[in-house]
Amino acid sequence: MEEDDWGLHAVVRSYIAATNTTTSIALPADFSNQTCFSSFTAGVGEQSGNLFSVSDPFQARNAFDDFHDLYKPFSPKSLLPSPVQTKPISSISSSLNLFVDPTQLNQVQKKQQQQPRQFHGGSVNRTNTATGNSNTSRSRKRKNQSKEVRRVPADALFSDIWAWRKYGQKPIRGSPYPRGYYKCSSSKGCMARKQVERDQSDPGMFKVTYSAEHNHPAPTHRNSLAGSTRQKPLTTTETTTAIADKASPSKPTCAPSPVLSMAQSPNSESREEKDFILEDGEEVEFGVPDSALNDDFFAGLEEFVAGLGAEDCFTHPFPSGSFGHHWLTNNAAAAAGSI
DNA sequence: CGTTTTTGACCTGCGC
DNA sequence: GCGCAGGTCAAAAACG
Repeated sequence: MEEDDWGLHAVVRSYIAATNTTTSIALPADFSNQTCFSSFTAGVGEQSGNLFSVSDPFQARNAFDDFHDLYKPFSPKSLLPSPVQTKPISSISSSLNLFVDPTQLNQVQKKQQQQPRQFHGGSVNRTNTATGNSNTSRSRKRKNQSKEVRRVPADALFSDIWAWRKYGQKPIRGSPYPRGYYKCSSSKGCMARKQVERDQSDPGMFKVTYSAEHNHPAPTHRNSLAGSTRQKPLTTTETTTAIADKASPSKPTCAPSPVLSMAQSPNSESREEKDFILEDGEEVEFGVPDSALNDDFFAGLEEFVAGLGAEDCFTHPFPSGSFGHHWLTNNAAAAAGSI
């Protein structure tokens, strides 16, 4: 079956390529608060440290230090705009505030500048009934659609604060890698979508295209964990699943994301949305509670990292209950599913 | 039971 | 108008 061959091998190829090319990925200097930490762990979960090249146990610590330095500035007390942010970002994309490719961005912007955001899709009939969208006609696709394209490292794919549900995957002409389609699953009426596609030129990077905005605050917890760690028998889809599993910290190899723990911690119930303002005045929702960013948080984090020791620290399971690894699991699996 | 992923089918936009 | 490619739907299966 061509499709199977295409999809399966594309997945395999892409994954292999990623593991071979991302071994030296370092924490990007502009990691956002939501992304950097889980990338710290998600990448670990995916490759047992490969993404961070933790051949030297100290690098784990260094990675943490980097993270700490990078993360702190996003604390509400000292929030600074991401230095690499090349354009005002919307609340959708702020959760993945990194590695903006100006070229790609410009291309998209040129194409869709000043155009109203619209949605589009397959069947109008199905859409109107299935989504309950009162907008009688789903908007056209590829036309007048506002998008924002970002390039993110593989590990950052797993660190989105939003809950995404994969609703499709398509082979893309000219690209050896399939493109995954994701919807925001935090709110039923939310039209936010993102597409994840491995970058041809740099398989270690992914192109994430955001469209539409979330019409709700950042989630404080996931609605459900069911299905988030889906595992299938070794069939034609096994590779995809296996990749997802590799990326999934729910398997006993990885540490979950503290960022996610923020969302699921008891305190998260009372957390408040934070609208941060960039230098240009653009408001950015970070959706991270103050409490999650204080020194205690980092102290606990340091303890965690230190406790992992010189052994392959990332193979140690996380103390259950400390972090919301399920969420990361889901995001990792979801993201990897499109890899 | 509620949620997710997978995947084939369907629909639409776009280029010719 | 036609064909292609992209984007979405929704049923089925899996998971906690």
